[in-house]
Amino acid sequence: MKESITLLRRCGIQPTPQRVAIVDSVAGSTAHPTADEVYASARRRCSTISRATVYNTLSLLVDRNILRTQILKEGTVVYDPNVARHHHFIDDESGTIIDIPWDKLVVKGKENLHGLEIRDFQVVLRGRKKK
Amino acid sequence: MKESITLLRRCGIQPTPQRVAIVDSVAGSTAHPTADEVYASARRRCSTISRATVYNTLSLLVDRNILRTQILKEGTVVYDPNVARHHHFIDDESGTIIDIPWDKLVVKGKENLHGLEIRDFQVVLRGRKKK
DNA sequence: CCAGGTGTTTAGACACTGTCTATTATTAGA
DNA sequence: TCTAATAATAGACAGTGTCTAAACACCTGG
Repeated sequence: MKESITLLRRCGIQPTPQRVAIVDSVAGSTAHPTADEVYASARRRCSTISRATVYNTLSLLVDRNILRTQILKEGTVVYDPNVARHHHFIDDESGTIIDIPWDKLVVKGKENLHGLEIRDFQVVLRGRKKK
Repeated sequence: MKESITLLRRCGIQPTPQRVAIVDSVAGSTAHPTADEVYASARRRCSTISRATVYNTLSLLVDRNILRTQILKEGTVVYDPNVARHHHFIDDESGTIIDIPWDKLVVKGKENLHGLEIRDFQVVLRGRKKK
């Protein structure tokens, strides 16, 4: 129980009830929630939490490398609890974002991009999820 | 002169002064402007143009495959006059988006992504542009 | 027990992106 | 010229994200 408290403490973040509610809403899942989705979910756990606290805490978690932001949805950032390198597949119909393990895809030719110092990259795929 | 009028007519779009101003602001460049940047630029050419017209026209141009939208910037869509398949490099410092020709990079392993029907994909790279 | 300081949360204001609507202007065609 | 369709406009609206000032919680030293 309450490993979220341990997690926060380990990162030097004071574990307040609001922050715990936020961590419980995002950590350890494979979803890619928006700030507003986190807000809604955290509110179920801690009804008085404010939007500002959600944004503040999410930024904190990104700083501490518990979460990463991804630009994959129109108009909003999504938060990704998977901070290891990986690729993304986006379902056209539902907009669902699915992680693709790093070693499933290989990108060749980067060494020929002269004049560009690559810090990071990912493959973004779009299509339909078969049932 | 005014090949933008020809372009619009060829797509069955009535070439009004406003639309011409918008096409002149985006077509044939290698930039990736946001709607607001297009608005600013089009306004210099046609001072009475409204934001709504810019959004309407950009959507029209996307429908007609003159432009494509890309989700590469936080909080806003960018419009890409390059409608051929290609990859993108984003400069960390300036946020500048640079096109990478399709055949410069090869992505291997897509055939092993069972259960996913891939319609489209691209590599998104981030880093620093060397001078 | 209290005072003061640090850190946290909160509501609400604000700016920006994008959509929509009702009105006005323009155009094409008879 | 008149009519109908098309286009453009201003402004209202909703959503995302940032910021600020005020309230609150918690700790430490006196």
